[in-house]
Order: sequence, then C-alpha cells, then structure tokens
Amino acid sequence: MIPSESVASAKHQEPTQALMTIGALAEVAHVTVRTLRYYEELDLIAPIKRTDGRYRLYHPRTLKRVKAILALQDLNYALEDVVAMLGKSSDCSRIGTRLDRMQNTLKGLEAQAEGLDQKLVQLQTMRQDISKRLHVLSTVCAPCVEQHPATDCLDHCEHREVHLD
Amino acid sequence: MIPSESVASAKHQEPTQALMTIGALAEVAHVTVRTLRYYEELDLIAPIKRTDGRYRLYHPRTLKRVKAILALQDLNYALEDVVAMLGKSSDCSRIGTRLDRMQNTLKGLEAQAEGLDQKLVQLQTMRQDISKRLHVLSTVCAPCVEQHPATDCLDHCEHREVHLD
DNA sequence: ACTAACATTGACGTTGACGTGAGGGTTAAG
DNA sequence: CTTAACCCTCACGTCAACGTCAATGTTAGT
Repeated sequence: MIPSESVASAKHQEPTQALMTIGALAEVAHVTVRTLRYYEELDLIAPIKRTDGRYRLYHPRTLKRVKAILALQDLNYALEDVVAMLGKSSDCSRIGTRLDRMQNTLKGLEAQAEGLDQKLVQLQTMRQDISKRLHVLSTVCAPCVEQHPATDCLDHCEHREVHLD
Repeated sequence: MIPSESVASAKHQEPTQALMTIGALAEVAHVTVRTLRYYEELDLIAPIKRTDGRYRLYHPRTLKRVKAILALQDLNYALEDVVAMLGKSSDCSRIGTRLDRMQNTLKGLEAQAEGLDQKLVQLQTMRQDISKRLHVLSTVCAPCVEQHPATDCLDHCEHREVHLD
C-alpha cells in the first residue's frame, strides 16, 4: 500500500529537497502562519532548518504531520492530547518510543471511537425524544391553544411534561 | 440543610409546588451554582420567582431544562447554539414558536448525527492507517534499526512515509 | 435572638487556541 | 538597487464557560 507520491527519484534521495517556508506550508495545510508557530511552541512541529535570516524551512513531510494534528483536533482532541499521541517533534526518537507512541495513538483512537458510539446513541435517543414531544405538541397542545387564544404562556396546558422549560 | 421536600399533595396540584433554591437545583443537576447563574445570564433558564430576600426559586421542571442543556452541551454544542435550539427562557412563547424551536432542535440533532457519523468514519480510517503504519514500523523498520544501533534519528530509514514527522 | 448554612451581586482570574498588531529584518523579482 | 511581499520575535487581546473571592444579606433551626 502507501500511495507512492513521488514517482520520480525513488532510489537515491538527494539531501536537497524542495523545502517550504511557513507561508507555503500554511497555505497547503489550510491553516494560518500563527497556528503553525503555535504548534511549534507546543513542540508539535519544527522546521528542519532556517535560512541565514532565520526564516523557517519545512520539510514537505511536515504537511502530513500537520494534517494528522488537524485530524486529531477535529476528533475533539485537545492539542495537549495530540502531543501525547504524536509525540514532541523535538524527541528525535528511536523506533521503540515511536512504536509506543503509535500504540498510544491507536489506544486513544479506540477510546474516541467508543465515545463517539456513545454519543451517537445519546443523540438517537434525544432525537426520538424530541420527535415525540413534537408530536404531542402539534397534535394535542396546538389545537388546545387555538381554543384558548388568549392564553399566552401555556399555563393552562395539561401536557407540560412535553415542554422543555 | 433544607431537605424538607414535601412529598404529599399528589392529586390536585396546588399552585404552591415544591420549589427549589439554586443550591438544591445545582445538586440534583450535578452542576455548580455558578453554572446555573451563568445559564441565567444567557437566558437559558430562569427562576419562576424569588423570595423577599431575592433568593432564586426554581420550579422542579427546570431540572429537565438544565438536563437538556447539559445533554446538548455534551454533544459539543456551544451554549450559544443551545440557546438557538431551546430558545430563551424569557421568551414566554406561544405554541407556534415552541413548535418551531423543537423542529430546529430536531434539525440540529440530525445535522449533529451526520457529523458524528462522519467522524466515526474518519476515525475508522485513521485507526486503520495507524495500524498499518504500526505494522510496517514493527516488521520492517524495527529490525532495520537493530542493525544500525548507532543511528538515532531514523535518517537512514527507507520507510519514512510511515512515520509521522 | 443567635448562628450556621445558605444566598446575593459584582468583578476579576483562568485556560486553550489562536488573532492581531508593532517594530523590525529578509528574499526574490525586476 | 529597489521594493513588494515575506518573515521574524515579542507581547497583548479574545472568546467561551465557567472558577473564585469579597463583601454582604437571608433563612431555618434551636
């Protein structure tokens, strides 16, 4: 698997790859420059080097990292948790820790999956509940109100349980 | 303590129902007093009256309202959205608007359901992706690293695509 | 009447994830 | 060599959803 993106130059990789400035990375990642710098503050990403004028230069691979961060954020993870799952970019880690972290990520994802499942159920319940209320309101209370047009606040209504006051 | 809850009076409901202070409501709703007051700031709830000393007194029915708010919050709705869905408590609304709002709530819930479905899919994808990476790492890279123990940062590794730098 | 336990209204503090300048250097195109 | 378009580092601002503290008033039970 693993879609082979760079079809050319598969053998000996040159050390000089097309690096990108923070603005370029921000654009392709659809985030702001500030966001990237903030991620760096949290040690989530880092430029592989800087220009003489201290411009950050990123490896294109960092885009994948950023996307991973965004994906996890989208799953309601706080950046703090993302750090825990993806690890600090400054940890120039051996494969052991990297494996551990991936397993952590996996564990986190599974927990998250469960949570989402729960929320789905919760949501179904709520939807049904509201549907029921809706039905009672429209079939029972609405005509009742029509008979008592002067009454404004439903104080007379006998089906208060369906209301969400 | 003020646990004198009058259990009697089941048949003809007196206008004087067992009202609750903010502390009591907070306790049964498992939220803080501050939270309830904050909800009131947002016009999400309101006491039906106050004592002569300005103590808030809530109708027991308000508990249901609070629980609805909490449920929606738990579904990642901002309180602002909850206001839009449940309506302001100060809107002493006729049944028409109430019906409208319930329909809004329903619509919101359906949207939320879709969103959650999407997230579940996203999450499954991510989980599979990570599993794959995990597999490659442990079967391909790990032994490779063992052969080059001096190398720390995986710079030699030919499977960088599986890493999340 | 006294008192402990509650309640009131401000008003300022907190946390996360950035936004938004200010006041400067740097780079690439022409 | 200019100059527009970038980029740099502070550093303060923001927003939601409350937490927390102060100074004061109210209730219920004895």
